[in-house]
Amino acid sequence: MSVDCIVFGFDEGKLKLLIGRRQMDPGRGEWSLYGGFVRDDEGLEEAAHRTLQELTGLKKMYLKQVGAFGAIDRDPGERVITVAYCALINVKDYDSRLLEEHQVKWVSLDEMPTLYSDHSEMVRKALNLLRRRIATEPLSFNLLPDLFTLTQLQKVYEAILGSEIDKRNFRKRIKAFDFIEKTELIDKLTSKRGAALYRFNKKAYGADTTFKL
Amino acid sequence: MSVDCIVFGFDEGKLKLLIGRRQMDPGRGEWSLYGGFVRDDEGLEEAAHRTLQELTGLKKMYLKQVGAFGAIDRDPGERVITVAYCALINVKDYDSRLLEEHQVKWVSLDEMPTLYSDHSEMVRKALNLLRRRIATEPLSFNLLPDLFTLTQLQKVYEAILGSEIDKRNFRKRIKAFDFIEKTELIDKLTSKRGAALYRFNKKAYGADTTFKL
DNA sequence: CCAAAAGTGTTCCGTCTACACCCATGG
DNA sequence: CCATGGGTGTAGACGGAACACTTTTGG
Repeated sequence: MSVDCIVFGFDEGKLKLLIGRRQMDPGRGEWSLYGGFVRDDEGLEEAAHRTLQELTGLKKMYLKQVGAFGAIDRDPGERVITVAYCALINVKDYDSRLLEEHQVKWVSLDEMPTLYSDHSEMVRKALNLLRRRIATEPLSFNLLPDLFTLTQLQKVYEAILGSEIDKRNFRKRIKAFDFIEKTELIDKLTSKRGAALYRFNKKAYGADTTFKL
Repeated sequence: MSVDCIVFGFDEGKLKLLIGRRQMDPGRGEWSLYGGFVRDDEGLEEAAHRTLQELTGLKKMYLKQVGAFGAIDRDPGERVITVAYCALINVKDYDSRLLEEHQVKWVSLDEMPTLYSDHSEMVRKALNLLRRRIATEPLSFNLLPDLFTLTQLQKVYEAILGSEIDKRNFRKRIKAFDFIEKTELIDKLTSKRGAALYRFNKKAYGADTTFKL
């Protein structure tokens, strides 16, 4: 019984996935998701959290179960049933030393190599789930820093949905949500003029229930 | 490792769930979902199909994974990780002798008793899944006979979504789908005037991809 | 001074919603 | 003949999509 983690990040305007070279037989050296076995004294989600902490150093992160995978021959060695979890993290929070230590790296989704066993299918499923949910749940903020510009936010949606969005329409919709708050801060890194930084207010969202892209 | 089945049916204008008295310890006698253990020589979905065939006698049915449940103490005895599957069946196909044999019965969702362990949560999750998907996938037909009236179809949507739908608007939308075909047959059981029977054309649907309520 | 990204409203069109009456028939 | 469920069209409201120019400033 194991867990496998589909870790999504967002960087350079693209959706990225964390994959590594498999460190054990069978399949040693193949590209694969990061995973681990479930201990007797922990639940499934707990195991996924522990595994992800091992990998990223982060304690809390957005995590969602993608599903269980249990084909008889999915692992050529012994029978392993695995539960896939999808995590969304902010790439900047990631300790880059850990990348080498764990032999993992970020790849763009459109450059993803074939993965070990059924891992590619897990990624497909996770991406489908993400695409479905992004329109009705405030997931995008997990992929961004606490403070972000509207352009960054829009790029996240575009990367996940795979289509371009009209800037004015997008901003109009965002302004309608009071839980996305404009701050006084200005980001001058990406543009000469400077862009207002926004923040997602979790508490304000809790009260409010409706959300639609 | 086990599978548990959330079996939905539709009868008397209501969404029904198949539950039974648990036949083994711990929890013997409590209301629970029907489940079974996963054998070494079968995949997860295969196990769910086998379990459901045992229960209903049906070989093929709509089946969808709801998720894995693996809290440490979810089973008071030994540790059991289970994968929940949601099945949609036509109540009329069900052999009612099997009801007694397996000690199961249909209950309306609004009269559902508290179920064993985390089974109530599984039902909640399955219902959520169903509500989300019913709008974009042609699931409702699995709950009806091959031939059905538009009123029946509408009742299925109303039962699942929990809200009333305007008859004229509903029928307008249905007519826009060419994979829902009107037949020459008339159902005279439920009304004096008689209602046209319709059929879901799976092949016509395959070609067509879009579906929106 | 110019390149590069930020910011801002209006119009149009299609879609969803609300709504009420006649039809056919079995009992 | 009447009670019961089947079947039909339109108008008005609303929301989503298309669309272009001005602003700021670093280099």
